[in-house]
Amino acid sequence: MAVTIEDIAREAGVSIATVSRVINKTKPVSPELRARVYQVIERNHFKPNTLAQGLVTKKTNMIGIIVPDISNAVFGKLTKGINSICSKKGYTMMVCESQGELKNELRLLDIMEDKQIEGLLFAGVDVNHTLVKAMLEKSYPVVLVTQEASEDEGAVSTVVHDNVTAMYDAVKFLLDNGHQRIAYLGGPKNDFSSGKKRLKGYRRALEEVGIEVRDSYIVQGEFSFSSGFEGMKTLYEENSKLPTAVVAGSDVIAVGAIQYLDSMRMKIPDDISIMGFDDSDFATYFKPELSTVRISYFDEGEKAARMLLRLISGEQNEPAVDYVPHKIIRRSTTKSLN
Amino acid sequence: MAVTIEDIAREAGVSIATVSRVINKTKPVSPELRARVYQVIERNHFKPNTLAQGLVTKKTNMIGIIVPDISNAVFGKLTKGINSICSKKGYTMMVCESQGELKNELRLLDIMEDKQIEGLLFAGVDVNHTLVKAMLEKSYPVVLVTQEASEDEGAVSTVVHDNVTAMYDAVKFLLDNGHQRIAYLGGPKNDFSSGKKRLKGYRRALEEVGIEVRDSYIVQGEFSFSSGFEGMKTLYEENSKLPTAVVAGSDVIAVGAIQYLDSMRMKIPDDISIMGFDDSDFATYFKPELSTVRISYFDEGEKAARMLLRLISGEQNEPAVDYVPHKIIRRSTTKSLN
DNA sequence: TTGTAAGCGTTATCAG
DNA sequence: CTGATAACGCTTACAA
Repeated sequence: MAVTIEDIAREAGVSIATVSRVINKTKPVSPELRARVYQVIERNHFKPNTLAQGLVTKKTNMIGIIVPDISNAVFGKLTKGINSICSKKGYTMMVCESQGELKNELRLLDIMEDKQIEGLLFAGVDVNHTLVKAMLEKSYPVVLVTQEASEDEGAVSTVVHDNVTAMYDAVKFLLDNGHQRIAYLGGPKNDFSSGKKRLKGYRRALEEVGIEVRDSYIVQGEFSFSSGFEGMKTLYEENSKLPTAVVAGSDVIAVGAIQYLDSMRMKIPDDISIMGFDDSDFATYFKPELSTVRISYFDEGEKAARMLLRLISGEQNEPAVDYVPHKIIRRSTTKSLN
Repeated sequence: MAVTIEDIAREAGVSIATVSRVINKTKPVSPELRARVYQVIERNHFKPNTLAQGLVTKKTNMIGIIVPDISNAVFGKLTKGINSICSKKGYTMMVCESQGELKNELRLLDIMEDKQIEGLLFAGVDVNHTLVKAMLEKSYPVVLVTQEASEDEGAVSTVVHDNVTAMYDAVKFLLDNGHQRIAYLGGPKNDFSSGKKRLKGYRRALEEVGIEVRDSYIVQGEFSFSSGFEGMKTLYEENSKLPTAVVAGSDVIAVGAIQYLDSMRMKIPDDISIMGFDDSDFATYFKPELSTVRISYFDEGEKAARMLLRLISGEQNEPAVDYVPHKIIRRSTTKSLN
C-alpha cells in the first residue's frame, strides 16, 4: 500500500541504504545521488514508517502523559505546557486518564511500556510505594509533575510547586491582614500534595504564631463547586464562632463557598474573607474578583517536560526535584482587618 | 534488554510461533503448552513489543486527536468523551494541538500518518478544501468533530451539534420572551461552525419574524472574556438605542459582556438580558446564573469516537454526518418582557 | 497441534 | 561514498 524505502531505492536506482542515509543525514552521500533520491521521495510523498524505525533504533519520539482527569482545567494547562516544549522537540504525546485510581495507573504504566514511549510525565493523586516501585521497573524514565511521591521520597524525578509553603503563605497573608480565626476548606484527604500538603501549610502558619488550630475549622472534601458549597455550610453550621476568613484548597471550592455564603446573605469580603487556590481563568470573571494563590501549571508542564527530555537524552541521570514558584494574588474577596 | 518472544519460547521450550499463538489466542494450542507458556510469560513480565506487532499487523491501537487548543475547556470535555470510549476499546490517544492554524494542521496530519494511527478525530476552525483533500489522501479514516467542513461538504464523516439551529433557538427563546432588539456578540469571523454558523442562526431567527438585522447589533471577536468585555463596550457605545438582549457566541464572551455592563451599572437581567453558549462549568458559579444553550461536548466526543471506530473496523464505509442535540437552559441572566 | 521460515520497513555493520 | 545483508520483535502462511 504505502510507498516504502525500497520503492524509492528502486525508482532512484540506488540501494535502500543510500536512501536511508539521505533521509537521516547519517552518512555522507554524493550530491547527485542525494538530489536524485530527494526527487523521488518528493514525487512519491514518501514518509518513512516510524514503527519500523522505532523497532531498530528504539527511538519512537513519543512520550506518555498520565493525568487523573483530562477535562480538568489544571491538567489542561499542564498538558499544554508539556506539549509546548515536546512538540518543539519533535515528540508526540500519548495522553491517558487514570481517574486517580491506583489500579488504572498501574495498568497505564504497562500500556505505556508496550507502546515504547521514551519517557513519561505522571500526575497522580497519591504516588505511593507501589507506584514508585512500578515506575522504577519500567524501561522509560518518568518525572512526576504536580504531585511529589508520598513514599520513597526522591526516588523519582519531580517538578512541583511547593504546596506546603503556598498554603502557608496564603494563611500568612490573611494573618498579616489581621485575621485570627481562619478556616480551611480543602480537597480530598487522600490527595497527598494538593490535600495533605496544603493542610500542613495551613497548620504550620497557625502554629507558628501560636494560634490553636481547631478541628471544627477544618473541612475536607472534593475539588468541586458543590463540595465547596457543602463544606462552607458545615463550617457555618458547626461553628457558633464563625471564622473571619477561609482559605480554600482550590478556586472552585472557594467559589462554591462564596455561593453558600451568598445564600446566607453574608457579604464578601465584609463579613468573611475568602482565599482561593490555583488562579483559574474564571477567578476574575465575576465580582468580587477572587483573591487566590497563583500556580502556573503551564510553566510547571514546561519545566517537567524539559526535565524529562534531559532524562531521555542522558543529559541528566540522577532523579531531581524542581520547584515552580507560586504567588499570592490579592483581589477583592479578602479584606484587611487592620 | 527487554525480554522478547524468543526468550519466552526458549525458556518454555516451544517455538516462537506457539508463544505468539497463546498471546493472541489466534490458533489452538494444547492446554499443557499454553499453561507452560503463560507461566514463563508471567515470570518474566513479558509484554509483546507493539511496534513489532504493528509493523506486521498494521494495527497499532492508536488513534489521533487534533484540537486547536489543548487547555480549552470545550476540547477538554471533548477529549474526555473520546477517551472514555476509546480506552474501553483498547485504543490509546495521541493528542496534538494545532493552534487552529492550517499550516500546523497539515503538518500534524502527516505526523499522524507517520505514527501509523488507525484513525483520526479532528477538531478544526475552518476545515476547507485544502484540509479535506489532505485528509482524504491519508491512509487512515478521519471524523470531524465540533466543526463540519466549510467546503467539500459531506466528503468526510462528521459529528457536530447544529450551530445554526442552536443559535436560532437561543434567539427564538428571547423573541418568545418579548425581546425585539437582540444583539449578537460572537466569536471569530473565520471560525466556520462556531462563528459563521451561529451568526447565520441569529440572522435566520430575526429574519423569520421580520425583524431587520442591523449591523451595529453584530460584533464579532474572539472566544474570550476580554473580547466579550470589549465587544459589549462597542455595542454599548455605538448604539444610541441599546438592545434589550444579547446572545453571546460562548459563555466566556457572555461573562465578559456582563462584567462590562456591570461596570456601567447596568442591571442584569433587568436592564438587559444575556444569553451564553456552551453551558460551561462556571455558568452556575456566580449570581445571576447564566442562561445559555447547552452543548454536551463529552457526548459529542463519545459519539465521534464511536463513529471513528466503526470506520476503522469497516463496519461503516461511507462518510456520515451525525448531530448531537443542544438545549436551551433558562437561568437568571434572561428576563421575560411579556 | 506445532514448528519453520518468510516477511513487515528500517537502520546499521561491514565490506568494497 | 555505496551496497549487501543482518538484525529489530513479531505474525502468519505453509509444512509437518
